[in-house]
Amino acid sequence: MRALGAELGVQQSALYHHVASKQELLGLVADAILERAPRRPARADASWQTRVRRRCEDVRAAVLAYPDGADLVLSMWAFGLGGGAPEDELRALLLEAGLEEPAASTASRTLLHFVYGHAYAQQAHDHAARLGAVVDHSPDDFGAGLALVVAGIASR
Amino acid sequence: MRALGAELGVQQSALYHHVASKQELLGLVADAILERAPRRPARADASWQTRVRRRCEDVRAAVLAYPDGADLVLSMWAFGLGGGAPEDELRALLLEAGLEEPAASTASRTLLHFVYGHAYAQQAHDHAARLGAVVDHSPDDFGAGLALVVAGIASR
DNA sequence: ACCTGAACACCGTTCAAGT
DNA sequence: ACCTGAACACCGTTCAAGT
Repeated sequence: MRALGAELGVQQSALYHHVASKQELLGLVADAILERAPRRPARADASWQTRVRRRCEDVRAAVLAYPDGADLVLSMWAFGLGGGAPEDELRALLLEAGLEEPAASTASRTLLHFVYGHAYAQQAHDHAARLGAVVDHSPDDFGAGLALVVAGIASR
Repeated sequence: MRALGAELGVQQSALYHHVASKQELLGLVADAILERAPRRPARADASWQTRVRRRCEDVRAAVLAYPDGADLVLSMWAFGLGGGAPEDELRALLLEAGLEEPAASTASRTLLHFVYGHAYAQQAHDHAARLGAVVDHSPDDFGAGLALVVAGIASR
């Protein structure tokens, strides 16, 4: 809060006239990060698998674009303080695809557990590597893991 | 560190003679939590799907048994500072089941992203509900989500 | 309405000094 | 080897007082 106040040219206490707490501020930041997610249009003949996969890829790109983005968005989503949009969008895609409730809700949350979990691990690993300890460059298996979850949804 | 020191009857600075940092201490705690995970024996005729599912359920039970357990284990696992055992065990189960590398590694990590992500969300939700804000009791869809991921692994 | 200045009650970590 | 006592450099949040 002190650093943000300094960047804005005000005292840190001035921030509390615009936001009730640091948590609320971080919730707004999480929403802002997700709003910046690319929204690549789907071709008319694209399968629901492709639509779901692309939405997950775009959400991943959004959180990876900021330091600690996955940590921030994951925690705000879990606490219900922001970042609920991707869950709603994925559920809508799955309902369009013919899934029933509560399967669609479970599937959308399972997808996001994977997307955020994988992005969190990647950013944590990069951070640890920058500190020197670990260096082995793990291959990017996001696409493979995502395909696996999507296949699981399709098989039900 | 101050609270822990007080509980042990020493100054907080004394802890740094046994551990280099709070992070290293938390890594050891994460390992201890996972060691306490139940290890229910599998029947000889159990399918690999059943074995994998049970291991995931046991890991989940272990992290849910402590406040912030999922947060702690997830972050330590991601930073490579502890909690690597479940990944190794799940990979071993999947290799026994006939999966090849790197599919087994991807599958075991995908399972854990789901397990930790779901447990993290549950503990965060419970914590938020205790603070009053949210109250709606979401149904427990852990089993459904886990079945979905396992089905995805089986379909590859 | 919006902000300052100062304080309150905390943190993790370090380090000379003790035994 | 293990610990104390004190300090250092931080935190998020509150609040009387200003304009």
